Formats: sequence, structure tokens, C-alpha cells
Amino acid sequence: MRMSTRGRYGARAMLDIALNYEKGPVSLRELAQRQELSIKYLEQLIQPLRTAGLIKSIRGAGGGYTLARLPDDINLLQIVQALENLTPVDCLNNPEACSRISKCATYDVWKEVQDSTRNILASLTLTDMVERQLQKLNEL
Amino acid sequence: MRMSTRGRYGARAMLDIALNYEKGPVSLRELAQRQELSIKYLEQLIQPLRTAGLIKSIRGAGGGYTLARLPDDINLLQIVQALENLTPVDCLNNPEACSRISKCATYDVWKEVQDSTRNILASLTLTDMVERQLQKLNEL
DNA sequence: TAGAATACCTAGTAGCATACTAGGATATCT
DNA sequence: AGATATCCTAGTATGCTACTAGGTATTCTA
Repeated sequence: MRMSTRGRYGARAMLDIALNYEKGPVSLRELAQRQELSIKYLEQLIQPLRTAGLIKSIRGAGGGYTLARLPDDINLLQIVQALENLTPVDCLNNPEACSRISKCATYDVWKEVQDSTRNILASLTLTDMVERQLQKLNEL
Repeated sequence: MRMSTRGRYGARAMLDIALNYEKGPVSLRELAQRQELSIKYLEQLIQPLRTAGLIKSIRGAGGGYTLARLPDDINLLQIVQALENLTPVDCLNNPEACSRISKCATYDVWKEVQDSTRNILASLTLTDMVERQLQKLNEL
């Protein structure tokens, strides 16, 4: 039950873009610098976020990325889901993956686990995360 | 956020042993047959469960495994935790893993995710799982 | 006491996913 | 024109997962 760097870096990237919402588009160069991540790797993570409709890009000099919707309309589930497989067990979303489903009690249990983790992630919006971030910086 | 076969097979094994609680020890051969898993792989999964104090073994002919405690005192968190790394992100349990913790708002968020998944798993006991299993078999 | 049946232990290994890097094409601003 | 961006495809090392193999130790039964 581990999260990959994709989901984590993606969340950091989205938070960064949200924090700079007012200041215009955030370029990958800035983003990579602030978040101490490689541009090339970020480049790979940012594309799925774009095709998921969470950010939009502005090409050319002075370009970068901005949120495609209000921070209130973007939650962590959407972010993570765009970047990694959130299904803990294959049989949950692919009934053919296992022939034992009908008699398997653990199936129900994993379903429950999946549902509740999704609920937690979905309950956290970018607005929440921005708030937390600002509060955290104030405490330093 | 995927679960490995270790945790899943381990849960199935524990449930199987619990279902046969009255009938005496369950051998790996029976277990492997019923669960359609390889003996050799099960052998590897069963050891951590034993050292975690969830089952005890009886060696020699006629031997096998039985629960080390009452099914009510064993929950899914204990089972899964014995078999795989449940920490979604390293920094949660190892502060040196990342130097950004103090200013990282996503840290708090992952912590929340971790805590709640652990709570779900901890709330499911072997007794619950046995009940579900029996009910499911009745419905067939 | 032999032998069958079991658990226990250590070492391998193929395949796959992760976490990147590289190089170039395309678009836009100044 | 040139600088600064995004966009796209391919490659790759490393580590983890999901096993398999082979042998040892223990205990029951005939």
C-alpha cells in the first residue's frame, strides 16, 4: 500500500500552481526549482494532469501552467487518480481478474478499503491544501 | 496505492485458518489447495504471520497452523502489516527521508490518508471476515 | 524404528514497474 | 531571429514482486 512519487510529486506540483494562482502561469523551470524536482520528470507528470483537465498550459516564452478550474473544484482524488493506479486490488475494477470473487470474502473487504481511501482523498480540495500550506509557513 | 499479493494472500490464508478453527491445524497443503495458491509461496507468507504472533505452528505429520489468539483479537491491520509496507510515503515514519517536512503541506495530507486507512483495516476483525464468508457461501 | 508428512530456512531468478534521463519538435513572446 | 516555453517519444538502470528450488528439522503412525 505505497504511493509512488508520481502521485506525491503531482500533488506538490498542483499545490505550487495553486499557491501562485494569482501571479499567472507557473513554468516547469520555476516549479522544478521550488519543489527541488527534475524538470524532465515533472514534464512527464504534468501531462496527465493536463489531459485530466486539472490544469491548462500556455505555450511559448512566458508560458507555463495554471489551474483549469477553481481550487475548490479540484480535489486530491482527481490529482492522484490522474497519475497512478489507485485500485488496491485488480479484481475490484476488473471482475475477470479472479474467478473466486463470488465466494471470496476478502473481496468485500478490499472494496471497503478502496472506497474509504477514495473518500478521504476526495474530501481534500486544493483550497484546503493551500490553507494548510499558508498556515504552516506562518508557524515557522 | 496498490496492495501486493502478500497482503491479499495472507488475508485469505488467515481467513481459511479461522474458518477451520474448530477442526484443528490447517496444513499448507490443504491451504494451498483450497486457496489455489502455491505451497512454496504460502510458506513464505506464513512465516511473518507466525513471528507476528497471529498464528502458531505444529510441526510434524498431522501438523499445520492454528490461530494464536481468538479471531476477535486479530484484525486486518495486523495481518497486512505483517506482510507488507503500509506506509504510503516514507517521510511519515522516517523524518530524515525528506528535508522539506517542516514546510510541506502534502505531508499532513498523506498522514491523514495513512491514519484513516489504518483505522479501516484495524476495524475489521477475523470474526467479521468469517461472518461475511459464511453469509456469502449461504447466498450461493 | 522406518518412513511419511509436515514445518522451517536460505538462496536464487524472471519479469515488471518505478523513476527517472535524453533528444528533439513545436509554439509563442520580445 | 532568438530565447523561452511546452510537447512528444524513446530509452534505461534499479529495485521490487512474485515466485521457485532444494534441503533440514521435527513429529506422528505403522
